[in-house]
Amino acid sequence: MQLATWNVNSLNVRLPQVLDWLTAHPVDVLALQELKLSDDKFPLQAFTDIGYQAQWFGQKTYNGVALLSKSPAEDVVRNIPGFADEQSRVLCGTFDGVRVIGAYFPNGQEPGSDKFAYKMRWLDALREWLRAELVAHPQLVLMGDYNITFDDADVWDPVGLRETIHCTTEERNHLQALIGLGLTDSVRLFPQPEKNYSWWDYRDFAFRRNRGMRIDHILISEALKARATACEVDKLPRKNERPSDHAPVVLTLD
DNA sequence: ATGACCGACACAGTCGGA
Repeated sequence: MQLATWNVNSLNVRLPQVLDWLTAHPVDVLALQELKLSDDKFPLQAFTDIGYQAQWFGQKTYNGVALLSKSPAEDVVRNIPGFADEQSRVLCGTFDGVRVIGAYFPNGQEPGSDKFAYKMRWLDALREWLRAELVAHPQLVLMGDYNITFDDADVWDPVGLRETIHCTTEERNHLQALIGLGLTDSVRLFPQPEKNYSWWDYRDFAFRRNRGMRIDHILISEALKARATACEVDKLPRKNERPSDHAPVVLTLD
């Protein structure tokens, strides 16, 4: 079984690339973030044409998430139960017995801002929901654009970006609290290239210079950790014309 | 230091992204 996550930065623009990628990498579940389209604009037919089913939770202009899958989704949940949210950020379903949560974590913009405070509240709510979800579903994966780096190894310029957004101690403590629930960063289970990032700024030739951050993650429960055989970032789509600024991350399970 | 680049919305310039 293979699972993947990809922030596509507009599904309108990136649909051909998503279709190409899925054809070349027929994963069982692909979580998408930043659809930037309303539900009535979701291109369902394009995915059914290549053998995929879909769940989607869109929003005009901003946010929006989807789960594309070979098998049908069961027990679908939209956003974090009990956390009132105008923004479409979380989509959850069970696929072949695996509880899959696709999430687009808030950006936070700048420490001290209202958006940062929302990010912290959102992270609190996510953690408390996950705590219960893990009891009900031992085989669980949380994947998406976390907008948080684990540590300086995830940052191209840790000195220059010290305590800036995605790199603050407060955000990293929240990420460690998810680890504290019994989740594991699947990328770091396996040997990786040096400076292994998942996002690069569009500006200043950042991809060519590998000036990036690893902010897209796949966290897995103990039961899934026992099944994990590989996890890697696929940088190839970032080399396309009109690429997303994020690259897909792919997890392989036995 | 600032802006760079991109997408949406709208059709200019602003906002949000990260």
